[in-house]
Amino acid sequence: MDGARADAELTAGAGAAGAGGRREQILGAALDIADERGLEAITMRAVAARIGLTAMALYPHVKSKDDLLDGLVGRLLAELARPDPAQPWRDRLRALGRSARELAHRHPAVVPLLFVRPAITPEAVLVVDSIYQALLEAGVPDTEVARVERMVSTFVLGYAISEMGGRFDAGDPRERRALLQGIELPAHHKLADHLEASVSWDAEFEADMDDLLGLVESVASG
Amino acid sequence: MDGARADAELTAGAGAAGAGGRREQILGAALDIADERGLEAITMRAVAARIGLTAMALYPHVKSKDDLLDGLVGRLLAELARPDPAQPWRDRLRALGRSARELAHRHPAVVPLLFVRPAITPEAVLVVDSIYQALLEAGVPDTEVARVERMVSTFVLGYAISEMGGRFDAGDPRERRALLQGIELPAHHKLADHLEASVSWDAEFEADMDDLLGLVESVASG
DNA sequence: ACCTGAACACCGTTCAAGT
DNA sequence: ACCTGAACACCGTTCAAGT
Repeated sequence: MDGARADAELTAGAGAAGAGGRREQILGAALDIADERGLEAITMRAVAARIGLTAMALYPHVKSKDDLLDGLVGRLLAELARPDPAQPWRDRLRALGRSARELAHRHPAVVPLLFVRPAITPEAVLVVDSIYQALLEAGVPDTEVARVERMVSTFVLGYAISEMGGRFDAGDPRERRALLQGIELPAHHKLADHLEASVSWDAEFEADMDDLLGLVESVASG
Repeated sequence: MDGARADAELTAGAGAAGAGGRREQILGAALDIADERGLEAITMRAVAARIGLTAMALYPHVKSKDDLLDGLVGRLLAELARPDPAQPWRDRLRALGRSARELAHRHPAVVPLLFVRPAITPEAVLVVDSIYQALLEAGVPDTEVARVERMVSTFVLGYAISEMGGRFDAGDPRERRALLQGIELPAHHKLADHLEASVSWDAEFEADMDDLLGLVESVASG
């Protein structure tokens, strides 16, 4: 029914590389709104208003709001920096991880969609392929490459989302202490000094990547 | 304003261990609805109807819909099996991981909330403390325990959500092939035989846990 | 082909009113 | 104290109508 138009938009988008096209304009407006006011500020009416249209004028270019959100994850993945094939595999994986994290910093409200919506788009598979290449070069056995790719990307994405979403934050120290009073937390008690210190998420991510690359190597060497 | 009542509910809930109380009943209804019809079927009106009330009757017991959702993640965490302290640290971490994954299987629609909403509740901190204990016993340096805990729980949670949310699924092979035609995917091509095979998520999770425990050990030994 | 306006069946939440 | 009914300001989406 609307397959013809959707296909036309898809091929046009692929050809023009993100330029022109109402659909691109719509996705851009939705991304801007989410960056400014959060995910739930993405409303058909709000998106339309931002480009001077009425909500119902979006439907020829976007099958539904769900389709719009799927288009948004496509945009995100296209923003991911593709690693330079000349670099050694270790640097490529690290660059990819950093790029994902930078993406989350630019679009904190939208990245969680990457975890919740399946991404079988060409952009997504291109990223996966470059990770496969790096893992093969590292010496990961053919039978293990897909598993290790899922492991690495799950962690990197999860870290970026957790960091930006506040899952790593301890909350206000005062009410935290009040809430936990009377609960036995032996390990917290033992580690109290270190848990009070503030954390550099930059440094922690780099340390995690070190460990993760070590894990890749250990899988590679059997 | 409503702090008095909220506090009363909290202490009552802690004392009665999940039994009785309108708030518990409301959270139970919401969880049932999400299990049966998905996260967005959780509606103030729907939750109220399930326990024979009108939507506005929920507000004395639940500050807002957001508060209801936060209460829901509390319920989830309370369902997580606490590991037996008599077991060796390795078994405890593995049991915790399996338990998180089983939780995701029971409540696939709700687990993503664990990643998106901060969990500073007593239940959450109890889980974290048991992970700290295991890591300390493994010999992870005090300065590294918190980082490694975040790494492990980020991966385990991310895996469970990805598995149940379909992020790991390749999609229909026919349309996948159609969509990817003409794109250069050298590593996919090289791995074609292994990528066609169907994956056991049970087995993959166990293999991932093996690698993760190896990582913990390597951090422990310095 | 693309867009508009009105309308439908919903939302979360507030407020006055009941008991 | 707890609940109801009506109402407000929104949603996504459909449909008939315009050009």
